[in-house]
Amino acid sequence: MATPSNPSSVDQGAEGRREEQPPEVGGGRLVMPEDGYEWKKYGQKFIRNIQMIRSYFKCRNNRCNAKKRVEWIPSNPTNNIRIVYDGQHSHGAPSGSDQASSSANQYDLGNQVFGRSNNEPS
DNA sequence: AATCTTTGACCCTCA
DNA sequence: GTGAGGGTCAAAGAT
Repeated sequence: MATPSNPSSVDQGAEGRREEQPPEVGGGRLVMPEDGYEWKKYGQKFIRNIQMIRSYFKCRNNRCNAKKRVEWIPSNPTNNIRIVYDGQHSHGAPSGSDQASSSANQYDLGNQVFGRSNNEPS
């Protein structure tokens, strides 16, 4: 458009932005709140503005332009996780779309912390 | 062998 | 016009 300054209305072009905050995550390990959909991580960056680590996830379906981003504090991830959904799903959840029982993709966010000096074999 | 994950670098936008 | 930050893509490695 005529590049309106648009200082007030900041619409990033993303629709249906949702903010979800899980009540609590289990124990010392950080896992991804399953939504019943499949996500693929395509990036991770530490945001200085908020001093939080931000992970970028995209819906596995090409038909689905839904995106999801997870933010957490490197010092206190278990108690400060923030999940933000961007876009909408254009296809139903994968078979067995039962968040309650679908423990499909559990991303170990704890594994992505910068402090990982080395992997530890079990 | 296929699939998924991770990291780095690059790009773009805004101030 | 420049700088900084944020966001995305690609490739490689690992399982």
